[in-house]
Amino acid sequence: MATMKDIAKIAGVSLGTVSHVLNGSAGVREPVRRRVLDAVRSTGYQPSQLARGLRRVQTNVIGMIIPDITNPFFPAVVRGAEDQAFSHGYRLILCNTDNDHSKELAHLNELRTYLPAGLIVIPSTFSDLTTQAKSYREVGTGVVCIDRLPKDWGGDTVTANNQKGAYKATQHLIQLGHTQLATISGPLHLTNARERLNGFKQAVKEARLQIASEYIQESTFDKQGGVTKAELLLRLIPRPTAIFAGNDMIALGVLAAIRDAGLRCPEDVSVFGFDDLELAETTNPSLSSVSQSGYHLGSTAANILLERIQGYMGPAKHIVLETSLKLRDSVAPPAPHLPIRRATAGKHRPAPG
Amino acid sequence: MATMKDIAKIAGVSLGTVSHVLNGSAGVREPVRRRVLDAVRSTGYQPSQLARGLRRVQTNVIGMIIPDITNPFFPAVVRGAEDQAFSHGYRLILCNTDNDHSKELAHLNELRTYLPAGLIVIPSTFSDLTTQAKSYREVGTGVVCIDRLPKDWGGDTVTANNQKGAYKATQHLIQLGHTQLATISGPLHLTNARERLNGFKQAVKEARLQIASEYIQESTFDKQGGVTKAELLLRLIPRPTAIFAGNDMIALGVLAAIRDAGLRCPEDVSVFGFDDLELAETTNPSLSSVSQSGYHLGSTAANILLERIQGYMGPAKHIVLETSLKLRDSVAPPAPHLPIRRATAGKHRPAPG
DNA sequence: TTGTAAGCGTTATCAT
DNA sequence: ATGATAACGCTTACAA
Repeated sequence: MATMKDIAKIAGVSLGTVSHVLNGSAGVREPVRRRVLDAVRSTGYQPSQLARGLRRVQTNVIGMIIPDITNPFFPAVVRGAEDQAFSHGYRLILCNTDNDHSKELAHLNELRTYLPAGLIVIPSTFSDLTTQAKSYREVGTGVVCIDRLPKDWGGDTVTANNQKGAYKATQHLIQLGHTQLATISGPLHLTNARERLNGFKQAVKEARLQIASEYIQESTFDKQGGVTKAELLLRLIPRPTAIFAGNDMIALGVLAAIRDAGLRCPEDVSVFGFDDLELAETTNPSLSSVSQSGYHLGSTAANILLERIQGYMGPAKHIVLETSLKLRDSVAPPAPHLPIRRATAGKHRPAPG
Repeated sequence: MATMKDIAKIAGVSLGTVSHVLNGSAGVREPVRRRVLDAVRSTGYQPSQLARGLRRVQTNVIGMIIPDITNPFFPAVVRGAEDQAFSHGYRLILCNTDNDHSKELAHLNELRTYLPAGLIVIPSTFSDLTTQAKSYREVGTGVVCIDRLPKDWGGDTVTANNQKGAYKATQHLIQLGHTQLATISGPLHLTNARERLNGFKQAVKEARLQIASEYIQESTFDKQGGVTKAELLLRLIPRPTAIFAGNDMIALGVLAAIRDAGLRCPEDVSVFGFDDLELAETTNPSLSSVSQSGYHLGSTAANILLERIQGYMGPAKHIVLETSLKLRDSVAPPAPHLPIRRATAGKHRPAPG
């Protein structure tokens, strides 16, 4: 592989001059400039990012730490970040934490030795990111936190408007005539899960509906959790006529549980998801969902980082991306032939099965 | 950030000694060793991967080049590679090419300047990887090619047994009684698409069925392609009673087209996919598919790389992963009340719509 | 405008 | 067994 020394020799100039034309760090006379550039082209020379980074105390890599690329919501986030980073000359080192904060810590510690230009992090459960990020910022490396936030996080953030999204979805169910609502939230130690639950509660409250506590369940953000909690909800009397799921994976589980209970969606129970994953339109029935753009989440984060890299020293930015409702077949008005009474009215039809 | 110099000073030894205890590159007396290790722990020292890589002419990063992380088959591949790499001390730099060979080339050229320990590549369409990889191998960097192969590729490979998988799926359809088969393959310039088509043809031939050429369609590997080609197939007379799709995304499109044509799956048309994506079990009806493990594909590739890194100089390895059939609701025997005649027998029921 | 040389944090060679 | 030192490929004062 050709090095700068080779270029210097071929072009008949010094090392410094080559560097100057490559970085525009000093004026170089046109004929000399041309000779250098010709040598670069003829050899296919590419500067060693390693040597450059070591010297500049900053590489062109951006570290990206996420829980699990296999989770269907994250690839779009990664892609958004990569596109934005790539088009500005930065590359991505990808790390999965499996929501394990010790694995996150290990990544954080090692990543630093690559002198990355910045970090984009979807914090793991019980993340200690706040402490760690301090040592990054001390050396001027930006860290932006996305999707969900660790305790006491003071830095840049990009998140979806989870509360409003959940609020709008719940409101929609209520407007359809549902009064017997239920929800299965994600793990409540995650900020996004909490915000979504808050949105649900807000809509319920505004509509002056009474929701007994059994109708609010907490789950992991996956299908199995959705199945388990939905089975529970479907056995309640009166049975909920609409379930708002904390994300689409939970909603998938709800759909399965409804089918397994011999019920129909949306005729017996409406289901609303969150994320609007690709699979939402291929489920049976297709899933109504609160749509958020993972791609935009990632690209916005990369953008903030680029601003920081270019010297922005202002206060932390907190960007909140709006969501929209994607209405599909999994929601419908409650069955009209069943008079809905207050939850306190007790049984009004036998439990299924 | 603490450097080796700091450790040396704290432990009261020379730089070389610190390096020796850290790398075990020479015997160091226990008390000295202990002093160094203590200094490392107390400072939280981590060696600069940049400096180390520059000196060793090899970093602990593995470059991974894929078409698009957003394609639902690839995240598992990346995860498999990452897990295997990570547990051996290697990190992943992820690059998306969008199947654009010039973007692939750019990544290939720049990645080299990071002195990666190896490369895992899912080649883009019309990839020139074969040429590029040569320059990597010259400096001893392994390149393993997975999923599909570029022209004249001579290096290590990990692929699924595409032909056999497609063969088994088609055979299964035939055993159910289908004789009016059709297929929508992926782009035939991709080796995996070609192999799957070959498997389909092999099964057809063995069963001595006649398939007119209109029943074999080529598509892109996505849903829209599946819709378009399926619409075409469903208008043929006689209409195929079973469609083998080149992958699950195409199959998704086929499912949609069947529904839009007012037909039912599997009653009117059976559908078989390939890949067994997660979404295969949530479609309506759930999708039968040839299951291949993306995770295994990635981890096997990383393994080969690790062997090469550890000095294996033997001939190129060609690992072929077996597939299995995942049978779900989208396939059934052909409708019994319709006597099946030879394709050459002409119309035997009016075209739909 | 161009050249010289120090130094980034390691590893590896060679003394001691 | 340990220490001194050159070198990896580049950037950046500073000198010319």
